[in-house]
Amino acid sequence: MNINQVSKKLGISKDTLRYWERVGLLKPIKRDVNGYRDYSKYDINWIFYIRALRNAGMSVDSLVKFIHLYDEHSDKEKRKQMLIEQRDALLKDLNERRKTVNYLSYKINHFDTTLLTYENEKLAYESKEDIR
Amino acid sequence: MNINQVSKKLGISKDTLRYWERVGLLKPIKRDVNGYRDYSKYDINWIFYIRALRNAGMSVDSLVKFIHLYDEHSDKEKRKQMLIEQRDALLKDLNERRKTVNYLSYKINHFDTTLLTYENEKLAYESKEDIR
DNA sequence: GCTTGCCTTGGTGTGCACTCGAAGGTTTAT
DNA sequence: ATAAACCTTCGAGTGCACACCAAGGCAAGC
Repeated sequence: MNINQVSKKLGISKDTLRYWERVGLLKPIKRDVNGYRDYSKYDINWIFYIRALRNAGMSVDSLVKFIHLYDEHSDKEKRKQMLIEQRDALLKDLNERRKTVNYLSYKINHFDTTLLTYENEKLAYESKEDIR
Repeated sequence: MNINQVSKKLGISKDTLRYWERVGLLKPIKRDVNGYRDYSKYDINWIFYIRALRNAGMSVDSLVKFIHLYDEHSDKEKRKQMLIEQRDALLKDLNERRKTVNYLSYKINHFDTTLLTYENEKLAYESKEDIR
């Protein structure tokens, strides 16, 4: 699969695909006889994975570092542990965002009442429960 | 409250506070006799609100646009509707991120099995249910 | 009255993550 | 055989969101 097809399949620009490869998010892609990139299905899977993590807000730099560390460890359990840590970090961010959504919901529900004090805004924001 | 106090109270740099005001995220802050900014508690609340939305990933530009639209409408119901739309947009993003977390969880749970095909990766990613 | 420590504006610099342009090579169609 | 439509690399440009000066003003303490 050439770069144009991958670009369309995954919705990532060709420039970005080349950029990701250059900075080390992708291992060097195999080339065909003309020197054109020829992506394997494993490459596609990997790019899919990278895209998910980029969309979730992980920086390119920290992803590169993660990949290097991940590759250094042939220890299976260690690798699994790294995935778990990565997942938990995203989960933490998720909860931060949930706070903001709850805060907005609080504002909506109290829209007709008077202006909130700073302390109440803070409480609404920090609130653990989901508000609908 | 002066800029230094607000900066410390909310954990936002003084430069950022001035920048937000300059681009229109904040209405012009009242000045004291020396020309120094003097933030009211309403300003603080507003900044708290802006910070929450910035942390949730809304761009400065789209926030500025939102504020202008919001101000244009004296119609209360319309304003409330805008807040709801804003909340729902964040909720949508939240669900995208949840997908990524689920996807990672799936990878962790299937860590010991063979490599996933692209279709299975995609399915794992799109999965609606929470996986632990 | 001079230093210290705030604040002000205006302009420039920075880091990230692309994004684009130029120059050139290969295959396909006319 | 010439144009169109791909691809390549390399280097430079872009947009966002600040971050960092420099130059200068005000107020308090010594």
